[in-house]
Amino acid sequence: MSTRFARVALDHPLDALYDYRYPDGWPEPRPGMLVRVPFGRRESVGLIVEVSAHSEVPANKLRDVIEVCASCPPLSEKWLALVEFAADYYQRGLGEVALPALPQALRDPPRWPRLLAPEERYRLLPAGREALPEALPARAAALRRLAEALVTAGELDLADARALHPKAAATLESWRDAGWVEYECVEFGAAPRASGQIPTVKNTDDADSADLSVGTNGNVDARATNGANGANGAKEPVALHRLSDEQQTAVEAIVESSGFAPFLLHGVTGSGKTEVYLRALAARLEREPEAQALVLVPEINLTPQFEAAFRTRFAGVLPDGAIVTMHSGLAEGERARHWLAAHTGRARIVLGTRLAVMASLPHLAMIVVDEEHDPAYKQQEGLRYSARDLAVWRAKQLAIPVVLGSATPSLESWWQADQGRYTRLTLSRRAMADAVLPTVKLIDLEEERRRGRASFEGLSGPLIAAMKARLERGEQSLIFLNRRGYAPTLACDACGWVAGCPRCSAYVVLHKPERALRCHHCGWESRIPHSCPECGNVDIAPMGRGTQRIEEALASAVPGARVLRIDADSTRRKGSAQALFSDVHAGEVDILVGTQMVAKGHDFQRVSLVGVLNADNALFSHDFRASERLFAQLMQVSGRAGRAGLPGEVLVQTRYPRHAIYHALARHDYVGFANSQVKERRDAHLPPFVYQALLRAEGRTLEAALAFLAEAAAALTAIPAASRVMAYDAVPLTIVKVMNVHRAQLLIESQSRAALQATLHAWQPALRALRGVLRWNLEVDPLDI
DNA sequence: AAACGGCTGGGC
DNA sequence: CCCAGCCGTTTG
Repeated sequence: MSTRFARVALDHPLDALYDYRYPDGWPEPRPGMLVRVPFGRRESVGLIVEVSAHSEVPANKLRDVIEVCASCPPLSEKWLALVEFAADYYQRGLGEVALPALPQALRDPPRWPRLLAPEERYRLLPAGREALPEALPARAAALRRLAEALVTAGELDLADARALHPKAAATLESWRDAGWVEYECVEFGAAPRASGQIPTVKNTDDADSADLSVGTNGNVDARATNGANGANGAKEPVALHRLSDEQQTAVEAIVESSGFAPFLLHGVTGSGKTEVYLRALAARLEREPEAQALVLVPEINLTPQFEAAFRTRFAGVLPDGAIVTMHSGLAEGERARHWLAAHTGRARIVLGTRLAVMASLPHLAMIVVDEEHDPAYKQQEGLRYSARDLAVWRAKQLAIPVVLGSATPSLESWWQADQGRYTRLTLSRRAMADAVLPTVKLIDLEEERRRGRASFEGLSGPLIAAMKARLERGEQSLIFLNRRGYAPTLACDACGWVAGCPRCSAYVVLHKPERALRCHHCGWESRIPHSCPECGNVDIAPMGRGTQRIEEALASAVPGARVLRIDADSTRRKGSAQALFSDVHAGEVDILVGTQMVAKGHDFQRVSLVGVLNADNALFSHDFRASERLFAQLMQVSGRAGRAGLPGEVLVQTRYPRHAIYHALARHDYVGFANSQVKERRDAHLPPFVYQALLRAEGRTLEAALAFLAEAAAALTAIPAASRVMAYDAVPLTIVKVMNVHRAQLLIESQSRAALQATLHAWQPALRALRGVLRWNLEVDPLDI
């Protein structure tokens, strides 16, 4: 047999494939296989993209593949086409896109033989949780690492344990003898244990009896999962309410679609979009016994809620282990197992955040993107992809339905629906019989002040009164303020000094619990000074208000209320967000204060009042997407009120009560708002009516960054396709300096996506030839400009 | 990206 | 004359 050559993509910013001799007698080489190859003086893991009988590379340069990953089925042609598209569209090397999309275990050759092997793990027992922290000598660092990992995660994979401590196996066995841990060995693909409070309904025997005939025949099917709970009678049966006509229509449209079928499911908050997803998925997954579905949610905090709903609904219908999650919060071992479950077809539903859009799903039959407008779907570093856009691309590639759901669709998707490219499905009413949309009232802060009405720490009289009324009725209030920390600045009255970050061109934020000034851009921290470092004045004062300050103010403004703050600071520790949210659900909280983290998707049953502070900031932003984002955010947070039949009320404090955004909000008029925005965008030649890309440069000085961009702009003139592309002047970013690096950007745009793409492809080599700048990157379809 | 090699210039 | 630091090249 003549030698064959593997053309391999490597995780380097090199837009080239490398040829290697593939040894005879090994498993048949195929595209999609992972290989270990020599690369220069190093070794690297790469992905076979092509197999060929010839190579253009001179024989003396060719080297052999060192090892092939034979235990894991190769990635499919379709998956390779996906990463090729993403690499091409977002202007990156193929390997740079493909390899980071894989779990770490696949990029680690020592772990290859055991990828699909049974998993051995140790689970911490209550006795161990008590005893372990005390029992270890302080100097035994490796032992302590092991114990810490075990206490944090509750369980530990033997392979992971070995990485922490060379004699992990023996140590864990001795802990097992002591009754601190238990051992279990799980076949690959067997049921993962549910974590946290996620209700699992274990019932494989009963699977046949479950009625999953959903969707097309009225509401008789509405009790689908109840039957499945039979053997486990202790579990509460899931009460499936009747679908509304609108929901029914939506489900039917999705279920009966064929081929590539993009849907924009526009449903007001609380209208039961999740129910539509569940029914459509159920119908599809039942019809095709191998079919897989991908469900994307914008942020990690929403996965437990969705996972619970999906597990409950599909209990007994899909086998255990058929639903897996995929997000950055998973431990490495878990991530690999879930990924492999999807890749081998064992997982039928993958539920995850944007990174899950890259999952290998050989039998993918339907995609759902919940809250499709959410900016979190756009990756903001590395490969700056839009998970929503890639989801639509995948659906098109595979000729399957994709459902984009939102109460406030992105203008991009709305416009697609306007043009008839997406099918619009509308849910205009709340699903629960007695739930209506909340009333929205504007509190005019100017008028409050003019009339001399009492307010306290930025909380107006009417808002405080409304919270007190909720407290008396035993209902919950939610205060939304998109600014974390205690106060956004610390300033000196006497000389005008404002505390700034030494490394960034930004003010530092006062954090009271940590007693620190902190830069939200680079993480720099310092103690809070007692006097002004410029003039010595001791009366320096926090200016403005963040969530911490409001939390503090609420304690005295609404006496007796149990106040909980949820923001990036209070949820820093892994799993703590989950714990805080369950406190809210359990009714252990009267007033919830939070940033956008509390605005998204959560189904708070007892919240009947939403207060919005400080929304005005975004009204006069220079970013043309600011009003779209603000409106979506306000609609989302308003939607937290009155979901379970309590009459909901939203109070928005503002200095501009006549602003069009607030009027649209008060009327719950997304459609009117969106249509006027679309018109504005069209008139102003903004997306979605033009396609944009952004070249960002970072330099030691702003001048260096701007000079680079100027040269880059000059290089455009040599590119033919650029005649249909318009380049703006290079400008410094709003926050010019971060971590002592100066940043500037150059926006280019075109009416033609093809012309923009062609320009970018031709531009890259020219950019690489330029120098004198630390770093640069290209972003296609940027959200923040 | 990362490692290597060739060149330059400061220090002894 | 030596070697650190910079830059450009190579990696199959």
